[in-house]
Amino acid sequence: MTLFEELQRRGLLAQLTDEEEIKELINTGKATFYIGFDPTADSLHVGHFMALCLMKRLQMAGNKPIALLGGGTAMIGDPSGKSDMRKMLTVEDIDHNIECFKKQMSRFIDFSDGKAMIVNNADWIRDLNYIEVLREVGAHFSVNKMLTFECYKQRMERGLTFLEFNYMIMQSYDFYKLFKDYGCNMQFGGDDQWANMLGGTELIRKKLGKDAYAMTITLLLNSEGKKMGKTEKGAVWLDPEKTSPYEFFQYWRNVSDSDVIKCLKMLTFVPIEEIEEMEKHMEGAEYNKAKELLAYELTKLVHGEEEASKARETSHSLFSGKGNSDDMPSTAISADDLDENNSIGILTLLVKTGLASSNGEGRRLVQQGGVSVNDEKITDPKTLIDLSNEVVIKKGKKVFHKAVKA
RNA sequence: GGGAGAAUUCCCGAGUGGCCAAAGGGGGCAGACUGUAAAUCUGUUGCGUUUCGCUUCGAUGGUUCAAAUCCAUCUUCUCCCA
Repeated sequence: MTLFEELQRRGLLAQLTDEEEIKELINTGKATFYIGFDPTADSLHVGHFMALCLMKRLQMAGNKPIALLGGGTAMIGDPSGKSDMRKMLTVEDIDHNIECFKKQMSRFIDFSDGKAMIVNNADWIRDLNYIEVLREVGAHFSVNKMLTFECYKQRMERGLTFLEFNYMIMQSYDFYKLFKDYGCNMQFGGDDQWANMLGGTELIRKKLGKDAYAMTITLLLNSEGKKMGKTEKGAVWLDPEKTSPYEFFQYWRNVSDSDVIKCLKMLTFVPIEEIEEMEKHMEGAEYNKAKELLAYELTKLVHGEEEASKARETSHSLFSGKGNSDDMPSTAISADDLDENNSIGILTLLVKTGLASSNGEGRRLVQQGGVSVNDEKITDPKTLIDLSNEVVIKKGKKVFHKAVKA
C-alpha cells in the first residue's frame, strides 16, 4: 500500500490542488513540505498532534518535513473560522510559546541530520518593509476575490480588521519564501487553512512561474460537528502539566461510539487493516475495547508507554470499583483548612479540589447525590471528612479526585 | 468626519420604573436508564453560615421611596453616508 493510499483510507485527505502530482511526490519521497503552527498557547494540542502525525507518516516515507513556527504570523492572528478577533499576543508570549512548541515537537519528529527542519517565520516576517510587501506581494492579491472566501464569511458579519485580513498574505508569503529558499514544494494543513494555502501556491505561480502544491487534512470533528480535543475547561493539551496523562487517557476513553473508528484511523498508527477489520463487527462491548485501544495508543504516542500503562491501570481500578492509584488528579489540603480532628467540611473540600466552583454548587452536587467519598455516598452537605488518611472523592460517574493532607 | 442603533447572567436572547437573581432556548453539571457511548426523561445552573441576606444587566455619576428599565457623560461594537 502506498502512503497516499494509506492516507486516503484513513480518511485524512480533504482537499488537494493536484492529486496526481501530489501522489507521485509523496509516494516517492520527493516532497519537501511544510506545516505551519501558530504559537498561540504555551502547549501543543490535539489539532497540532494530528498535523505532527501526518508529518511523521510522510517523514517515514522519505519526505522532508519543515515545521514552520509562526512567530511572525502569530502577531497577526488567523481569522479563519474564528467569530471574534483573538487577543493580540505580545512578542514575549510568542517567543516563549515557540520554545515550548519546539520541545514538544522534537518528541515526535526526528530533526537530526537534516531529516527535518524547524524554522520560525518571525525571522523574515518581522523585518518586512511595508511598502515593499505591498508592491511585491500585495499586488498579486485581489481583494474582491479574497472577500468571497468562505473563511472570511463569518467575519464579514461581525467585523474583520485589516490586521487579520492580512494573515492570508503573510501565510502565502511564507510558502513563497520556503519554496525559494528551501525548495519546499508542498504545504499541508488543516482544512480550514485551504484558502490561505492556495494563496501561497498562486503567489509562487505568479512570481516564479512554478508549481507548488497544497493538501489539507480533514478536521477532526466529532459526530456533533464540533472540533475534537476540546472540553468544557478548554483544550486537551499535550503538555502533561496542563493535561495529565490520566485526563488525556480519559478524554479518549470517553469519546462517543460514533467517533471511535474515525479517531483510530486518523490519530493512531494502528495498521489500517486492523482498524477496518474491527469496524466490521462493532457492537456493545467491542466499542469499549476500541475506545480503550484508542486511549492507550494516543497516550502512548504523546506521553510514552509507561505513562500510558499507568493511566490505563488507574482507569481500570477506578471504574471497576476499588480505586487505588496514585495517577489520578490529586490536591493537597493545607493544615489551615482542617480542624483539630484533621477534618474538613465536604463543601469546602469540593471547592478546594476544584470539583465544585462554589459552596453552592458543591451543596447542589451533594443534595443531588453526585458525590461519594471512599465509595460512600454523601447526602448531607454538612458532613465532615476525615483527612487523616488520603481520600478518594468521586463526583458524578467518572470524575475521581484524591485529597491528601499537605 | 456626519447620521442611526446596540451592549443583559457561560452563549443566544426576552425584559423598557416595583410582581427581577431576571422568561425561553442552547450549553454545562447531577440523577434515572446504560456499556465510562448515544438517545430519552427528571432536577439544577450569580454568591453566601440559604424560609433570609448580599452582589449582578458595558463604565461612571444622577433622578426616584424604588432603576436592567429614566437622564448625563464615557467606552466598545454594528449599520448607513464619506
